[in-house]
Amino acid sequence: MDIWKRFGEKEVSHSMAHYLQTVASLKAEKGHARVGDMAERLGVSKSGVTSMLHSLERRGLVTHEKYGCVELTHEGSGLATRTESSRRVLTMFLSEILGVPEEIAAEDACMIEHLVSPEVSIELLRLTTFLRSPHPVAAQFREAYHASPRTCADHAPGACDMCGATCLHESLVYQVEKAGPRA
Amino acid sequence: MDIWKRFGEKEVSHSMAHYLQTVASLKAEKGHARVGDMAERLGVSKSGVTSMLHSLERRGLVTHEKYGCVELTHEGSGLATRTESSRRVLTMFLSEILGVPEEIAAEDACMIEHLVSPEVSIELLRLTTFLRSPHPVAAQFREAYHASPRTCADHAPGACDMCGATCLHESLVYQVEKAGPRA
DNA sequence: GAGCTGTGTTAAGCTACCTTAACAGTCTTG
DNA sequence: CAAGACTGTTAAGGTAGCTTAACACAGCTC
Repeated sequence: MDIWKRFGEKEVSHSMAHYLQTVASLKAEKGHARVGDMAERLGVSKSGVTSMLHSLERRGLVTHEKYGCVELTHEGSGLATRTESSRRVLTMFLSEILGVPEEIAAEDACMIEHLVSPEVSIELLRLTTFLRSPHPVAAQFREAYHASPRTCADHAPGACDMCGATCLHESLVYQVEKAGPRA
Repeated sequence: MDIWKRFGEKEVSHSMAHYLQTVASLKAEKGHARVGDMAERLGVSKSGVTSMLHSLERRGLVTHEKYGCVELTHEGSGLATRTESSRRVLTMFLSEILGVPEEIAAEDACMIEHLVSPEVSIELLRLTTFLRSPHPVAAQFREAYHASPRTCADHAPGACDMCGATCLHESLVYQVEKAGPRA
């Protein structure tokens, strides 16, 4: 129990995951990752980067000598790769299968990439791969799904075993309408 | 850009979302929500609850008089409902469609419920409803998907347009294997 | 090689979220 | 209605993750 408290016990926080990914992409692009580049890319101050690097070093995810370049450890590199993979799978699923607008898909994927368990990522990848495949059932799905109803409004009472006291669809749609058009 | 920074700008944090849900469920079960009950249910100290209630009050999500019961405002109640709906949809999707073990589904849903946009929740609900429905295509899907390959290992090189430099499946599976069996 | 420029670090301070310890208010009970 | 038992609040302190300001170091340039 108290599952919700495990949020703070994740191997990396949202920030950490992004720092690691930034190191990885800078290394890939420029051959090295420096504090200033990280700060610029992350949109934080250089001192913020320095202090986060201390935390990451304490956790054994990076190595960093004063005034030197930043390197990912084996573990840090693994985490960066996994987070990156998770985000790619999520983005693909959200935009191509669910058909959510690109920008929302990208944002949601970014928010949850580090929180989704690898087990779920794997299954999400499998589902996405399958539904995008030329498999006849997948092709049929794409057609039928496109034509399927967007609400459960037409369900007879009790026909929907998913909605509880309040209709899930209505409760969610209400939120979107209230929020109005996105920036 | 700097999408990742919006994490801290969400309308509610993970903690706040759970405090709100706790108020809602205590009200539903007992007719009132008190600090002690919240502390017990959330697994935090009573002083922690008191101080969070101040934050929530400042944001206009609850009302609370000294030594009194806690009430959700209209906005707070809406947020609690939406988070709850989001979690239910996620849990259903993860366990019934993706086939992830109950416990993992519950945990992942709990971690991301407050971060998933309503747009995505709506589409997730739609997909889940469709794939669980008696619609012939949905039935075919369940069979075909069950038999579909779990890896992209058998893909010819370049056949998979999802994997980039590293195979997504391999990178994710590696993480699960490394982690070993769950507690 | 002295000084300027740019890069990086330290220091101090802020918010969020938690803790324990001590105090205050409420309620029950004899 | 007073004593004791709950219940709830305040105070002080800790970690994470940021900020700005001030300082340290590195590398040119002349």
